[in-house]
Amino acid sequence: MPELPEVETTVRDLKKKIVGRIFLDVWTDAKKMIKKPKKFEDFKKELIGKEILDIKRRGKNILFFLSSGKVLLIHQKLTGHLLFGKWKKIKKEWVSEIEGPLKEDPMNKFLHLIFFFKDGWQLALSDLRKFAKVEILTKEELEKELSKLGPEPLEKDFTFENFKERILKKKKGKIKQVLMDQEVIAGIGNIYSDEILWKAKIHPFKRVGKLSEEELKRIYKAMKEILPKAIEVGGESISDYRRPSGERGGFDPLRKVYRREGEKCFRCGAKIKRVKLGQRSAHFCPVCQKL
DNA sequence: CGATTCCCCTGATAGC
DNA sequence: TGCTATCAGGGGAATC
Repeated sequence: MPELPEVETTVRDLKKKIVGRIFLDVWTDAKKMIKKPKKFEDFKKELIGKEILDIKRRGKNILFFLSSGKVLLIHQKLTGHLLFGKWKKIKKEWVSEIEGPLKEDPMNKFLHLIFFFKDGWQLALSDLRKFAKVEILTKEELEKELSKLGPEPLEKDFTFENFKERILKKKKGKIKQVLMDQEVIAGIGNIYSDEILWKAKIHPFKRVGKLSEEELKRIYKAMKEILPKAIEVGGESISDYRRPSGERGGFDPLRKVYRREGEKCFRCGAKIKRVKLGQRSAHFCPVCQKL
């Protein structure tokens, strides 16, 4: 599932490929994903003939800056991921003309939105669950939409003091939920919150207000280590996420707890537990991460 | 207002 | 074999 490291990987990979390209056409079979403009014809009009000037990440959002002055925003949600290549429709199915991972991975046959560029290349949104959000916004609308997001955890000026101050605003909250709260810090989801808390040896249900200064420091440090490491290896690919080339990310061998229920903790050998936390699941070591 | 629940969606998997 | 029920989950809306 694309979180900060996956979105960052996508943006970095795409930056080399699509800046300067001009939209020729757009296809979709999932109009519901396109939230703005509501009418697909209007959405198309906003893109055709426009050039991509730049691409950036903010939290888990991908932002394409267009020559019209507007911005194409894509949030991949759970199973969305952007792929760069060339596809042809053969018997109702899009088939990659590019050899390699794009062609072989059955996960990438769920293309529901394709941007066609003037030079023949394409950018496709693969999204098994069709939860992704796609919209075109003016700079003002974008500003408003992103204004609620918390700071970027990897910004150099996001110090421990900033981190502590933001986290403690939710002092009754459970630390895992607070880490995943996009208004507190932007970009962390289920996988990396589990990984950060395992590394910091903190129980996911621990109330923020009960964390000691030292424990907060461990979480901050783990966050600042795990996220860049995950970016370095191109994100995780335990389920749906792929890089724009179709390649899998390299984080899976580094994964310590997420989806390792019943397996041994790499630190102490105890069995990793999975418990429900709201609508999500939390994975942790019951021995290393005491409440 | 804050906390919780529902809902969007569909492939994989388990149970019968 | 084939049907049905359950699960995964980001985030926004609805509800308690």
